[in-house]
Amino acid sequence: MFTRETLPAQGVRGYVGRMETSPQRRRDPVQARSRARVDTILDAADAVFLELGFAEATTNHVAARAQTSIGSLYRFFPDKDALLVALAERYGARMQALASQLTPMDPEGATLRGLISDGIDGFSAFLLANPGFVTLIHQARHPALTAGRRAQEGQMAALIGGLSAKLAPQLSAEEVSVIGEVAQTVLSALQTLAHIHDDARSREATLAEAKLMMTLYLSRRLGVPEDVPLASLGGGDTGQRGA
Amino acid sequence: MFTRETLPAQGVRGYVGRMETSPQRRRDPVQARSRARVDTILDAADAVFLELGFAEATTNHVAARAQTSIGSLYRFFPDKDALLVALAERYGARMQALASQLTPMDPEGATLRGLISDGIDGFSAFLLANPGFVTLIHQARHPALTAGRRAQEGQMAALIGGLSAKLAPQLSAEEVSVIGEVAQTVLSALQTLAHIHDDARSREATLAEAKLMMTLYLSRRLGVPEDVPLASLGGGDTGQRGA
DNA sequence: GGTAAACATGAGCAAAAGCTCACGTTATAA
DNA sequence: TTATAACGTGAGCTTTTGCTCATGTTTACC
Repeated sequence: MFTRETLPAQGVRGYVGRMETSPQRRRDPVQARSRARVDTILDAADAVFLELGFAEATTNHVAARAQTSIGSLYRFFPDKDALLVALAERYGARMQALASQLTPMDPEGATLRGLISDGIDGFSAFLLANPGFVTLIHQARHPALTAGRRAQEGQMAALIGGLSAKLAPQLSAEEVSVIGEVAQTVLSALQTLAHIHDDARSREATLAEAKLMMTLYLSRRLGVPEDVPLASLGGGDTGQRGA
Repeated sequence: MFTRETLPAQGVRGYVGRMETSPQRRRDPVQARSRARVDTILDAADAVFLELGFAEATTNHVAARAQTSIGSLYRFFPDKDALLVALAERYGARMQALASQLTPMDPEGATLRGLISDGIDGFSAFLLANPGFVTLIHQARHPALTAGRRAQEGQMAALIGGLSAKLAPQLSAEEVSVIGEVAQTVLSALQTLAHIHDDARSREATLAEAKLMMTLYLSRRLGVPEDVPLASLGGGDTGQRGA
């Protein structure tokens, strides 16, 4: 006979109802085998949530799609919500990578319009490659996500807020915050709208409107002309030349 | 003994699984008593969906909140989705009333900025009085709603599209459609954002940004100045003077 | 007032979904 | 080689939830 595995300290008690506590992994994978399995499960969850929506999807669906047993799923994810949280974390990392990738080489040579256009195109390409992310955005209000959301979706707002603060130092912190929130909301909504359409033509048409709207708004709100290289403006420093 | 009620023609068969067909009322109420009950149930559904979200809410929750029996609920609503559909219809009617109320007395005397400001304020007041509507908007992608959605949420898009076509007759039908869709999406998203905040101050701050953004966008896109009375423009006819 | 419909009730059924656990397999380390 | 821990499995248990239906009450109409 073999020894029974000692359960992790964090109170996995008998079955007394839904677990309402920490939606974390029940047990972190340590071998390469299981690490790959966790990734496979997340991929499956992503696909299933996209197809059925989070509410309709079941853990058994996900396990089946991942070609693994339901027991393996529950070994690493305490409940269905944990799948959502883990997915959000994974997308958060990808978003971070996208953000740094979209930071232009020569920010001072770029115009406001150019920055916005590149940003929207970049995010659109990201959505095209990660269709499940739209589903995740749609679930942003899920209670399990409220904690991690700041680090994920608010990232875009922070990026825009940072840009705003640099280009328009006269704005108060509160104004900057509102502008970032508003811009992030509009971008998210219009990207979602754009990617509802399957054909590239109407998607591009919607994205063009998004670019126009954001350019007009930020130009006015930050007091920055649309088509003038940011370097030639007297305002603030737009690049991080130092450390 | 009393005669068993003859079941309505539309196939209410034995219990062979979930009903996947028409999410309509199983039986329309004919007496005042039951008509009031249907309203009470809808009010309860509205409140419960707002509190728990549609996915988490159960029909038993709704019945309990309405202080009625689960049987009565199912007498008038074939399934949970039907509650959502009925709610959407009820809000659709209210939205229609709002739309006609927001149609200004003197459209030609108004400026573009004024029209937008009044529209946003009016819709904001509507959301304040109907907090459940936000939840409904969030469920807009629910399969059961796709049919009725056009008549409900698209109403705003149609309104804006109509305005666009009048003020800028040079635009193609497709352009008008995109503009309406985009404007409606942005307005909906920003109103939702505004009403997440409980305090009136930050709500107003967000709405001010929404007004600015919409004014800039529509002004540029339609080629109409922001602060000039629409009557003084050479363009199209802005009022329906005739029948 | 009598009768037939409409209306109302709630215990409880059937299915679905979340999740467990006893058992079996693979990797690791001594 | 062998002991131990990590990993993997899936039948099936428990709970939830959508929904029914046998029974009882109110309203409408003659």
